[in-house]
Amino acid sequence: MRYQTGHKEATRRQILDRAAARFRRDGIAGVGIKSLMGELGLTHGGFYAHFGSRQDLVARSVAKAIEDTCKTLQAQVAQAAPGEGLAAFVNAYLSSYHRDQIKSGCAGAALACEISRQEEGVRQAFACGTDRIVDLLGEQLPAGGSPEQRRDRAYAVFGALMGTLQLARASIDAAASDRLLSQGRAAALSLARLPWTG
Amino acid sequence: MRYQTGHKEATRRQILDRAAARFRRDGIAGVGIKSLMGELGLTHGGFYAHFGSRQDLVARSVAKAIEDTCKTLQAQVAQAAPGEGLAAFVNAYLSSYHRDQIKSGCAGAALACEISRQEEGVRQAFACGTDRIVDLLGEQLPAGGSPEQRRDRAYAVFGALMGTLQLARASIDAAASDRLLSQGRAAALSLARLPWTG
DNA sequence: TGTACATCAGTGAACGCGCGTTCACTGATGTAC
DNA sequence: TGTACATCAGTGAACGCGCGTTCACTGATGTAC
Repeated sequence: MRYQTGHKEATRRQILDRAAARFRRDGIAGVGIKSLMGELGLTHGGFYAHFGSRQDLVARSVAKAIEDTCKTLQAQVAQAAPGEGLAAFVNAYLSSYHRDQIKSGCAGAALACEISRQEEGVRQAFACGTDRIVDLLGEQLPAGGSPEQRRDRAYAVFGALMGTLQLARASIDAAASDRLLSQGRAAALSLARLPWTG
Repeated sequence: MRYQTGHKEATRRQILDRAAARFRRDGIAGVGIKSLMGELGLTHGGFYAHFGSRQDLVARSVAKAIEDTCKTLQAQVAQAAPGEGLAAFVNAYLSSYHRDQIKSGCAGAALACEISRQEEGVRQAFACGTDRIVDLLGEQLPAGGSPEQRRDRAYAVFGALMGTLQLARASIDAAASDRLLSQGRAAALSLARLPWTG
């Protein structure tokens, strides 16, 4: 054979990785197949040997992007000292690095507005990944509260992180954007550490 | 003249209103000029008598959308009983109506992900509108704190509202989405009512 | 009063372009004999 | 060892289509004389 064993699978993975990055950076509607394949030194025709359609790629890329997000956050938390998981999560999420690296960052913050316009499969993949991220965040919350309370709290904190990161990215004023991040970190921690009621 | 005085200006306003709604519902990349003009019973060629380019329309529509958002929220707050402005803001923002009516809803929640990809003019218009919304929200916060603290707090609350609304819109599970809203309202109020420090 | 002309919001064909998708083809390698 | 053929990841021309934009034109009305 012209190509080594696993070559095609490796190409497929490259396309998926690149698409997951590009969709986050340029939006789901902003990435064409020709441009995507071109970045990998390939021509557009070969795409259909790897994916059934562009829509198929979108669904798999969103799933991949949100899975990667989850893994990255898991790694951040794992590196933290005991009891510092929450701060590690929040600081990593609302960091200037995360703000500036959209293409490798949280798929939620990069794509949330577009997800509600996507078909069932994409939304399902997104919801599934979000659930895992929120579970991870829930585990970092202070002890106490019922499972439902912890889950609700984790969703609220995640929503706050996502919204704040988007505002920081949209900002045209660098100082204001930095301030949004630092104040957002403080607010998210306060919210996460509110006493459990009931 | 074939058309009454003000006819052209009225058409222009209709295009702008429709565009502001469509961009929110379908995304900035998801609205074509032909489709937009067609909805108003016009043909695409006439568009350029009203706007210099599609990009020009985008900038003006985003500005319009965020201004409308600001006015709507102002009206919600104005209707509230004294001291209930904060609750009115939060309840209106994280309502099932707002979740379901993207096209007339907050431009931030509908477009934030796309704003960071837009050119300077669009981002400036967005930032300006967001500032006004956050000012309004800041006025509803409990008394106390420095102007900077109040502003920071208002931004954090607004980020939380925006992120939570996006999560509620992305959700495929109606009950989970409703729960996100109600828990998000409680969380936003808690965050807004945190004691002022320092 | 009627005729000729000016006005101008809107029309729709045409432009070049890029899109997603298809498909006959290429060409380097492995296998059969 | 050499020759013929199979394999298959990737190529690139071609398809129909919709995009943003331009521009000569339409046709209802107002104005001039």
